[in-house]
Amino acid sequence: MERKRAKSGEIRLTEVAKLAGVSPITASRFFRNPEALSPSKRERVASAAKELGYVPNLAARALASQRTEVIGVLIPSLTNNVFSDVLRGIYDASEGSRYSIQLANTRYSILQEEQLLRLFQAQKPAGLIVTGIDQTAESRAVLEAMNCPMVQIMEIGPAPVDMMVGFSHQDAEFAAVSHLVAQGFQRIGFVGAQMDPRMQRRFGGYRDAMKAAALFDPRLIMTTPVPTSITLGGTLFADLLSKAPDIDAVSCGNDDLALGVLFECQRRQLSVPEDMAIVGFNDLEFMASAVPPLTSVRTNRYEMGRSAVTMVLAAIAGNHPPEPVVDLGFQLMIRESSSPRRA
Amino acid sequence: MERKRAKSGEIRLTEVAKLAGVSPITASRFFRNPEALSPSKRERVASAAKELGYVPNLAARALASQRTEVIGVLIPSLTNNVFSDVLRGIYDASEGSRYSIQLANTRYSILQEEQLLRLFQAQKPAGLIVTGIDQTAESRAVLEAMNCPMVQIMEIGPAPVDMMVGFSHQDAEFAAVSHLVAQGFQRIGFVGAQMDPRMQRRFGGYRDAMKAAALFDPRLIMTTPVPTSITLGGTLFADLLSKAPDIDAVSCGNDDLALGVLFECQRRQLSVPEDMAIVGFNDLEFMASAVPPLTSVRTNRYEMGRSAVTMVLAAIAGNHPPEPVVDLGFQLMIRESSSPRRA
DNA sequence: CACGCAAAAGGTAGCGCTACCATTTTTTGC
DNA sequence: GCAAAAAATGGTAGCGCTACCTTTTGCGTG
Repeated sequence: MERKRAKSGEIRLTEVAKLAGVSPITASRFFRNPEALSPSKRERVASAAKELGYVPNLAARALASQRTEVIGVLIPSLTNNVFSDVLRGIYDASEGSRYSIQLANTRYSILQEEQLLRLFQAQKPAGLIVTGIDQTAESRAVLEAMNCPMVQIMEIGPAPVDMMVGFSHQDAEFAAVSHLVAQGFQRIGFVGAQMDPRMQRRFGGYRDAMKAAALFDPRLIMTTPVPTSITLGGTLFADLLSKAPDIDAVSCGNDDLALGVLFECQRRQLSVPEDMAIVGFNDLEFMASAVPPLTSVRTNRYEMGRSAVTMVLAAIAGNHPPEPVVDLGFQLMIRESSSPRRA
Repeated sequence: MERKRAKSGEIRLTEVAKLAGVSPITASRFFRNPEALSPSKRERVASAAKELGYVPNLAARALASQRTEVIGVLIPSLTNNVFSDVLRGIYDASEGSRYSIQLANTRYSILQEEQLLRLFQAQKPAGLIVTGIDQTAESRAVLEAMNCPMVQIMEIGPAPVDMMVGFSHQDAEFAAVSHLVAQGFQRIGFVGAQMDPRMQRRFGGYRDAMKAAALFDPRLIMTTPVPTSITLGGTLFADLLSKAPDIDAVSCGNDDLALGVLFECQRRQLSVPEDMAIVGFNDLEFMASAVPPLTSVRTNRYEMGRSAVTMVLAAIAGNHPPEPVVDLGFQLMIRESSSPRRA
């Protein structure tokens, strides 16, 4: 009668403990570290919990223990296939650990990122995985204040907040364009969309490679801030052709654009690679099965997700890796679409 | 000196209240319902919170208030483009509401789904969005016990746990195959992968349409439980051709397979649609830009995500929709790949 | 100017769990 | 066989916030 607050009506740990004939704290231990109990009590608590259908209250647990078993993941897009591979690696690596993944989507917005970071901060995750190295000063301050293991993925750079795993987009694109140069192509165009920092750095690789070969010409460049798509690849390529009809190859900022370019070539009866060589970036699954197969830069996205989680888990367990920055590199996958130019 | 437990060292609401010169409960109200404060106190609390860099403790809030502001989302795959559109709709619709999305990935595993549901149950989400209508009895029991608004998406069926928004995969595939029949194709193959329940129902639509036209022949069918991919589409199509060389059209269980089939046709110098008609399912972005453009069944995935969130939010606010099952339908996008057969 | 009423603000007591000891029981070594 | 060490178990007191209720304040009215 004197109850001040309506009970939730759900089974609590105390009820389980009572049925099992142990103290609440023993029951609590059962859920966190069953080995600490004697086999008989362990058995009793297990069956009591099952009988009552006990579901632990995570909020209470988090409040009392001052921590959670959540790893926060911040990525800029769910639509982009690149991230789905990373996520697969993340989910696979977290499987079997007690940690669950909390995913948030910044939609390429730096402000959204700040906001989501603050939300994560309020949740006190055990670890954090964030995309890229271009956080705002504000975001970086939040990250540093969060005091949990953290990995920046997709890129590598000089000043990790904590850890990093990625590769150099600039070097990768440099390698792709240098390959085209080595194959004998001269008027090599660049098609780019969604000019986020990673795409910018890829463009930097293109620019450097072209300058190194004394082939750089701003008229060969066609970019847009619009989000990437296959259709857009065709459009940009068409625009590029009208600006520079003499191009003999195109380096695409990503594979979607490359496929769009291929379709546009088919529409215009341009044969690939005889009339137009194509290289992409990321080596998504369709690149190898396209006709002709398309050259691309393979990036180790799945492995990136896996490593990030592994590093976070190790750090949570107290084993911070000795080398905080891991370069996963890339592989140039040379296929028919960049076969040497017949002289 | 008598402290039993180390304080977390973080700013608490009490500190903010003290600095603002109000009681803790008033400060609490500021964060939940600022309008309830007089303008002067509102101002004072706001600046105190800012000055101290206060971050609310969500665990404590959830424990005290017995609820969270999280909508749980359970999907079977992050790799499949179909779901990324749904997710985009979900994120867009939740934007601006106070609710945040907690995403979990079942990886097409029913057991994983059960486990994740139990995790959600422990978190007491304010609402839930789950994929499909094929939950285990166990999962369904958990769903029913959760006592929060819930939408099943992607399909519609007779017995919603709470609400549903989707369309009939069987009817959609029936329409696609009937279209091929109407165009004059007779030996229409079916290529399917990842034979989950949704794919099974699509196959049912194919079977019914073929039987209705007296064209059904089990030799025209090529399916595999292997996860879907573009490459796989080519492989399955090649297998199908060796089993039934006389086919004149293929209906593909999804668009990735359809693109794989197109590439395989290009490799074999089969012209589409003259030698081989192709239809896909979902109408992903690349279908319209392929050469030739590929016919597909457009499914309203983005809208599905949006509607699901809208319905959950309405239900949380107490306005359960009068009609719990929403059929978003589909549109047959007829393109060149299924142009009428020349007699 | 007292009165009533609504709006604003505050006091108190948990929400369900676990940290931190203290205590009891069991095992081990000689 | 006994002391010492180790393992298992229990009691108490919060974690930081909000629900519930009470008290105070502001303001129009007879």
